[in-house]
Amino acid sequence: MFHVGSARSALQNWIYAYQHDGVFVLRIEDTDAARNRPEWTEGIISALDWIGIERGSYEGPYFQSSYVQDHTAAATRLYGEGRAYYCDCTREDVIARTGNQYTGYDGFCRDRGLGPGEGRALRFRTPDEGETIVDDLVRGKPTFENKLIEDFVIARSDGSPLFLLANVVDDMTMGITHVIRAEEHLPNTPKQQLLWEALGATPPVWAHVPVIVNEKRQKLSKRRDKVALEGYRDEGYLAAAMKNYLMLLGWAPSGDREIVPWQVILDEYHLEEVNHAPAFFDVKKLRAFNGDYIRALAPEEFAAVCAPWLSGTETIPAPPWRPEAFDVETFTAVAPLAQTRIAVLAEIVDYVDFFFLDEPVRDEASWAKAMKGDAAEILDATADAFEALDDWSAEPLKATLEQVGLARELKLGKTQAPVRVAVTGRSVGLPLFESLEVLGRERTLRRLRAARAAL
RNA sequence: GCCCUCAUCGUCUAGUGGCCCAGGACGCCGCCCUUUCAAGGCGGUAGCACGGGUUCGAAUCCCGUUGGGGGCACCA
Repeated sequence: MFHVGSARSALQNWIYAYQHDGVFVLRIEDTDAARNRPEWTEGIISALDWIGIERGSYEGPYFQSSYVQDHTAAATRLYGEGRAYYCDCTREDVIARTGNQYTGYDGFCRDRGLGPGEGRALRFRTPDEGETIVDDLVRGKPTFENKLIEDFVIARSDGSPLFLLANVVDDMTMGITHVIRAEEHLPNTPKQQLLWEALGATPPVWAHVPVIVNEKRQKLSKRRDKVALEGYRDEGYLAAAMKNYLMLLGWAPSGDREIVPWQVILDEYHLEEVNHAPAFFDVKKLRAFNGDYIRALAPEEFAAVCAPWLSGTETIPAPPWRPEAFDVETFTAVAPLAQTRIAVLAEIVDYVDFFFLDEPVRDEASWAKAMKGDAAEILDATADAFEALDDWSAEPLKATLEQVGLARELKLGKTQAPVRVAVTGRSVGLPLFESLEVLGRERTLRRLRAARAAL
């Protein structure tokens, strides 16, 4: 699962590197063995690929877990220099000492001189005085009082290093110059910066971008929100639309425009200009963007891009028709009619299914609405008139149905309803006569009479 | 509770002291077009959180209030 927020961060990092002739580095932070699976890496790489961060255009992936010896060496060094100390307190111990709620480590073991051993974690000794100023591209200079920063754990009691330390060590050895990430990491930053300094190096440039929130203004979470990039991809959101939308969260290109070529974003996007407030991930607007992108496709492109939903893939469900029943020619003939009607590619299936299904679906609400009143007569009259038609094409079909309606003083809008439902199964769909032309006389008549018989 | 941080239409934003009785987009509502539904065209709805300053002048600067967000793991 690749979080849309991660996708945004990745894009921001990639763009920054692009604009500054830098290199985007992909590092898999897998120091917690219990919560990581090697096969997830492929998912991350293909998700990045989808949004245009293609393999080969960046460095990596590097695996943090393969640098543990460096991390532990740093931990040992910090301990040796008195910058870290061992601690055998449990969380419960701390709570018992400080009150009913855990509000950070209380420094109990600071001067106990404990050595390494069973159940002892290594904590970094934060300075008692002074302040740590984070130099941040988007937020300015957030300042933290050192005495308020707790002595945080840098290695577990089994000796394995933790994220904060591992991260700093890897950034140092890999020559990372810029760390661009979500705002949720801001409180960690003074801790990491202290580590950089303790290890005798100059911290990188930081940039903390506001998080993306849901309608309740909470950080998007895997549990309650739809955040998987793959999920959007499988619904038929175009990568270009997704990228464009993601970059528009907290930022806008010059002029009164929103939908812009990627190159414009590459040219104009500046991290420093990103809004400081969290932005709501509005799927409705994403949909609108996607519809725009779909309509902008050339007919052949549109037909091509629909393919996965017409046959199904590992992650996209197969359409309701038998695979042999699908006919590319038929599809390409009607695809342009569907192009202006769908906002996500998955919707293509319901628009064209009646061409490939032996019997059209039967949408009950549509039947209830259309198959009443004069429906039986209209169906009969239409079937007869259509059967007698010489030229089976849209215009004559339309004229014929108009005649059927005229005899009953009905407008075309009314007359077409039962015919549409009989043939397509639904009251809403592609332009009817064009569809009938492609469907053919035989199948059209059969469906008209079947519906009539079913009344 | 503590620390950090943020604040323009419902939403995403433009706006960096006068061009703004605030512009665009999504949404929503009308109308037009129309074989359904879309698309398209036209129009409308709606906002500078509040209170003090500073200034000839404030959405833009300062202070406070209120409200929102993030964090406070032997997770990352």
